[in-house]
Amino acid sequence: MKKYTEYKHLDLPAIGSDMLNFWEHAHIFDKSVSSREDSVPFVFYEGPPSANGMPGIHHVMARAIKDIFCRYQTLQGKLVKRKAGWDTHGLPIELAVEKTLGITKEDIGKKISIEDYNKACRKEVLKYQDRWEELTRLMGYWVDMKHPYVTFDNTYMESVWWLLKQLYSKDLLYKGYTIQPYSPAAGTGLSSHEINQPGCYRNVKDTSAVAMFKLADALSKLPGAEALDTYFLAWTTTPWTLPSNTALAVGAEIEYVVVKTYHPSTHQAVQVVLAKDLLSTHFPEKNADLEFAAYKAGDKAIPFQVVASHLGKALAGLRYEQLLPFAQPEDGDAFRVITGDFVTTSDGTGIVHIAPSFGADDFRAAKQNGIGSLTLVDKRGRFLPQVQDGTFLYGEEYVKEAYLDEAEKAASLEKQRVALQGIIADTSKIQYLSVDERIVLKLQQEGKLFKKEKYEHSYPHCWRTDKPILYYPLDSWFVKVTAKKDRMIELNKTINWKPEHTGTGRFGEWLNNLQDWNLSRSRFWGIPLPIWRSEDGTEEKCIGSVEELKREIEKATQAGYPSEFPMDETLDLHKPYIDRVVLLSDSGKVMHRESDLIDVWFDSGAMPFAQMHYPFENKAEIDDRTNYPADFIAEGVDQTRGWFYTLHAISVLLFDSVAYKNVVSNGLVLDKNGNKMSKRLGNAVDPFETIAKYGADATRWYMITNASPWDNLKFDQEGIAEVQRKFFGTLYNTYSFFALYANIDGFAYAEEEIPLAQRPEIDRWVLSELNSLIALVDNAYSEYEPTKAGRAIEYFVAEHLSNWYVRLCRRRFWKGSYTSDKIAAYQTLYTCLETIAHLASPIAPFFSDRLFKDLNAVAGRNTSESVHLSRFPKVQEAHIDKALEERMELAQKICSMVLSIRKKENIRVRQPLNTIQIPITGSGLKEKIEAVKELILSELNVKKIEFVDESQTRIVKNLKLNFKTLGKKCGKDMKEVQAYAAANSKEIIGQIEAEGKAMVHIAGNNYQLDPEDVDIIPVDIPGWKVANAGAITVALDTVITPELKEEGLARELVNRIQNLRKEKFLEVTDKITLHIEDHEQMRTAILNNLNYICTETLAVSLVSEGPIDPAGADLVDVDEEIRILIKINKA
RNA sequence: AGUCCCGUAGCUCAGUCUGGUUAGAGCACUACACUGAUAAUGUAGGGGUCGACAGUUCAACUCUGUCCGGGACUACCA
Repeated sequence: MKKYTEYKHLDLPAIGSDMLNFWEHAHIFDKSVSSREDSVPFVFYEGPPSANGMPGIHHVMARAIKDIFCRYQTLQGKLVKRKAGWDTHGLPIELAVEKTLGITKEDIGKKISIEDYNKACRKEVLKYQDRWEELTRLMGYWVDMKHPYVTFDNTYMESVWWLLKQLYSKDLLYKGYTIQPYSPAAGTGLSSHEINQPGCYRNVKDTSAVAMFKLADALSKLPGAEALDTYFLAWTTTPWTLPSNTALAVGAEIEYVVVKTYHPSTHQAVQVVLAKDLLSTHFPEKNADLEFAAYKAGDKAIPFQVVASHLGKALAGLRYEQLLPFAQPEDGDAFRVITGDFVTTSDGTGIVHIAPSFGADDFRAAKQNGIGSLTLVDKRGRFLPQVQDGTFLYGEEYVKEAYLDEAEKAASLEKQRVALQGIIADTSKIQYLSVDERIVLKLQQEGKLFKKEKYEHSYPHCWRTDKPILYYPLDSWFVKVTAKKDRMIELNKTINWKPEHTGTGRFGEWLNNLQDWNLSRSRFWGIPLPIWRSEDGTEEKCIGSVEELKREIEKATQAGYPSEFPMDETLDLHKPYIDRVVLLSDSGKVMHRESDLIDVWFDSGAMPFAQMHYPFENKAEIDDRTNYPADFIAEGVDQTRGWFYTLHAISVLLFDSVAYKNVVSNGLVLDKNGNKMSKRLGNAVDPFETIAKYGADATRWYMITNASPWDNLKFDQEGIAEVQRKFFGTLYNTYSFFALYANIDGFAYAEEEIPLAQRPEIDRWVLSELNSLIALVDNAYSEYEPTKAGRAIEYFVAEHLSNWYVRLCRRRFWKGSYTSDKIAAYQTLYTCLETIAHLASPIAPFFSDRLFKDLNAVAGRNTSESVHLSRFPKVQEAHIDKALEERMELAQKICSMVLSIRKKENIRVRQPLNTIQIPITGSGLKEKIEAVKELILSELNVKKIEFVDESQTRIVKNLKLNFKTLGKKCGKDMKEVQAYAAANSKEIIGQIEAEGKAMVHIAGNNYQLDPEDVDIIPVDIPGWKVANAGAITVALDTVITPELKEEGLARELVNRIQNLRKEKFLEVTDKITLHIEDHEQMRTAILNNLNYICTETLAVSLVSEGPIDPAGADLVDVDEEIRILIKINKA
C-alpha cells in the first residue's frame, strides 16, 4: 500500500531544489514543448537581457510574468517555444569596457586597437552569463538557454543586414542631418544617455538678449499697424547662434500684439511685435498712459500703445531682414515667420529665434517649413572665418568662453582692446568679453537690441571634459518611420496592452509625435551599417547578406581592388574587419563603408526575424505566420519606447503587421520604502539570497499577488514571509491533514466517484466554489491578470478550503468507519487539492508540482509525469450552484454573529446551548437556512434553530431607506424625506407592513414609499441576546440548563483526555482504557454522556471510581471548580 | 517642460469604470477564546479629514477641473 508522503514541516527552498532535480533529470521542460509539437502554437518572444551586469530582483519579477503565461498556455495544450536571447552590443557595454581598461573613446584606435577593444567587449558582454543562467534556473523560469540567440553572432547580424536592406530598398533608410548633443572639447557626439548622467546639467549664467528682427514685408500684411519701422522681438540665451538664424517661430494659437513705442537706443518711433501675454514683462503697465508727444530721447519711461493684435498663424509667412548677414543659407526659403508647437509664453517674447543647426526643435521646425540652415560654427566650437567684422568679431573664435584657455583669452582681450576703441570709453579697463557679450554690443550698435540681461539657467556639460556642450548638426542615417506613422498608430490599436493606458497613453502619444529614427552611432562595438558609399557621395550600395557581400568583394577584387577580408570560418562582420572591405559602385567608383554602427535598439527590435536567421533559414515560419507575430511579450514599462517600440516599428515598416498581440509591461521593483534599488545605496535585494531563503515559489507568489504587475512593487521581505505562512503554510497544512487520515484509511481514490447528488451539502458547496474558482482563474490568466488569479486562489485555499471546509469536516475524516460519507469527504478534498495544484502551477511551479506528484503517486488519477505536462482543469458547470454558495455564505455569517454573542456573554463554544432564533425577513430565507442548518448547529454547538415570523410585534425593527430608488423619486427633497423617515420610522414601518406603502409629505409634495424603497430590518428581540449584520439578525438563548451543563462538562472532559493522549504521544488510532476519579459534579455528566466520551476518546472502557492511585495518573482541571485525577492506559 | 501611473488604517492592498445606506481585507498591535490541521485557527478592539481645494449633484472615496506629493518615460527649448 502506497502512502501519501508526510512531511515534518514545510521547507519551500528544499522543495525547490528537489523539483529542479526532477525536472532536469526527467527533461520536463523539453517534454512540455515536445509533447505539444503538433498543437496550436502560442508564440512568445524573449526580450534579450544584457549579461554584462548581475541580474537583480526585478528580473525575477519580469521573468515570473513571462513564465506564468507560457506555463498557463502550455497547460491549455498550446505549443510554447521559448528561445532565450542575449543583447550584446551597445554603449553601456562599451562604457563598461572603457572603465575596466581605463581608457576613453579617443584612445580607441590609438592606445588600443579596435580589434582588441572589440574583443574586450565580446568578453565583457557575457561576463555574468552563468549567473543569469543560474538565476533563471533557480527561479524556475523555463526558457531554452541551450540554444539562445546572440546579437553578435554573424547569423543574427546577417538577418539584421537583410532587414536594413529591405528598408533601404523601400526608400525607408536615408542619410540626413540631425542635431545631436556634441562636445566640441571632446570632439565627439554624446548620446542622451551620457547627458543624463548625474551632474551634467549645471546652472550657468549667460548673457541673454532680446533681438529686433526688422519686418521686410509690406505693412499691409500686418493689418492695423501704422506706417513705422516694425520689429519682431525674439529672446535668446545663446546670442552666438544669432548669426545662424534663419527663421522666427510663433505659436499658431498664441495672440500677438503690435506695439507702438520708441526704439530704446535710436529713440525713433517704431513698432514691435510680441506675445500679448508677455507685454507687461517688457512694457511696464504704468507707461501705457504716457503721452507719446511728450517723450524725449533718453527718457527712462518709454510710452507704448497696442495698435493691433493677431494670432500667431496670421503672422506666419511674414518676412524679415536677416539680423547678422555674415552668410546666406544655401537652400530653402529663409527669414520667414513660421509656426511651431513648442512655442510658449512662459518666458521671452513668445517669438522664438530659430537657428536650425543648433537646436533640435529649430531643426525640425525649419525642415517642416522648407527653411535652410546656417552652420557658422565648426566642430571645434569656433565661428567660421566669415563671421568677423573686425570690430566685435574676429573669425575663428570659440563661441563659449569655457573653451578658451588663459593664454587664448589674454590674446583675444588684446584684440578687443584695440578693436573696441571708440565703442567702449576706456578699453584698458575691460575684461575678456565673450562672443555672446560682443554680439550683444554689436546688436546695440546697429540698433537691433531691445534688451539684454544676465540669465541663469541649467545647461548640459560634457561628462568627460566638463565643458558646455553644443547642439550640433551631424550626419546620420535615419529610418523613415514617419512614412508609416499612421499605419503604426492603426496597428497599435489592435494590440492588447496590459495595462491599457501604457498602449494608449505612453506608447500612443509617442507614436503620435513620431520622429524619424536616428540609427547612427559613432561607436565601435555593434552591428556595422552595411552601406558603402563613393567618396563623392553620389553612389552607394546596401548589402543585405553575407553572400551578397562575397559577390561584391569578388567583383571589386577582379577589377583590381582586393579587400583584406576573410570569408571563411573566421568571418566576422564587426569592425574593424568590415571596414577593410572596399567595393565598387555600378559606375566603377571605389566605395567605402559608412563608418557608423547602428543603434543597438535595432538589434533587439529585429529579434523576431534575426533569432531564426530569417530569411536565410526558417523562412516559412515567418512567412506563414506560425512563429510570427508573437502572441505575448512582457518587459518592464521602461521598454515602452525601447524594445516595444523597435519591435513594432520594424514589423510595421517591413511586414505591415504587429510584432506582438499581447504585451504586459510591468512596473519597477522598489525597495520597501519606495526608493529605487541601487548598488550605490546598498538597498538592492540579492535575488539569489531571497530564493535561497524563502524559495522561488514564495518569492514569485509574493511579487505577483502583492500588487498588479504594472504598479510599482515595494519589495519587502516580510511580505514573502507572510505569503509563505499564509498561503503555502495553509495549503501545506491542508495537504498534511489529508495525508494523515488518508494514509490511516488507505484512501487511494480507488473507489467509484461518489455522485455529486449523494455528497453532503458542504461537499457540493466546496466543489461549487472550486469550479467557480477554476472559471475565474482561467479567465484571469487568459486576460493576463495574474494578480487576480493568485489572489483568488489564495482566498479559496485560506477561507473556503481550510477555514471552512476542513474545519467543519474534520470529524468526517477521523470518526467512524470507512463509509461512503467518509469517501466522499476524501474525494472532495482530494479534488480540491489537485485542482489547486493545477491552478497555482503557473505562479508557484515547484510547490504545485510537489503537491500534484504527492497526490498522484498514490491515487494515480492523473498520469502526467508533472503538473506542467498536464492540462488545465475544465470547469464543470454542473458543479456550480450559486444558490448553494449564497446559502453557505449565509451560514458563515450567522455563525460569526453567534460566536460574537458567545464571546460577549463569555460562554465558550464547548458549552452547548439550546436555541437560536432568527427573524425571517424576505422570502426564501428560511429555506436557505434550513438547508445549512446542521452545519450551523454543529459549528455553534447549539441544539436547534427557531424561525420567528417578522410580523411578531415584539421584534424591534429599523427602517433603512434605499437611496438609489428614493433619490430618483424625491430629488431635492431627499434630505427632508430622510429626516422625516428617521423621526417617524415606526409609523412608516407600520404603514408599509399593513398597506404595502407609506406616504410622506414634504413641502407640498407627496411621496409614496413602496416596499422596494425601504429595508425593514429586525434588530432586536427583547429578552434575547442578539447580533445583526445587514438584513440578518440572530438571537441566542443563553440559559444553561443542568443537562446542558452536564454535556458541557462531558465535552470539557473529552478535551482534557485528548490533550493527555497527545502528551503521552499516543497514536491517533490507539485505543485506551480510562480511570477517572469520582467527583460529585462529574458523576451524572459522565453517566449521561458515557457513550459520547468513549467514542470521542477511543476508550474501550471507562471506570469512574473513588479516590484513585495518583501514581500513573494525571491531575486535570475540568473547570474552575473541578480538579480530578485521570489515568489513561493503552488498551 | 510634455505624456502617463500612483496617492484609501502604522504597513501592503481591494473598492472608483457603472455616484447611494455604517469605506473593506491581510499584516502588525491589544485582549479573550479554541485546539487530535497545532510553528495552525476563531472572536473582539483600537486605528481613516479616502493627498488638497473647488465644481457638478438630492447625494462624491467614486464624476469634472485646478493644485500638491511620489514615480516612470521622453525631451531639453528661445
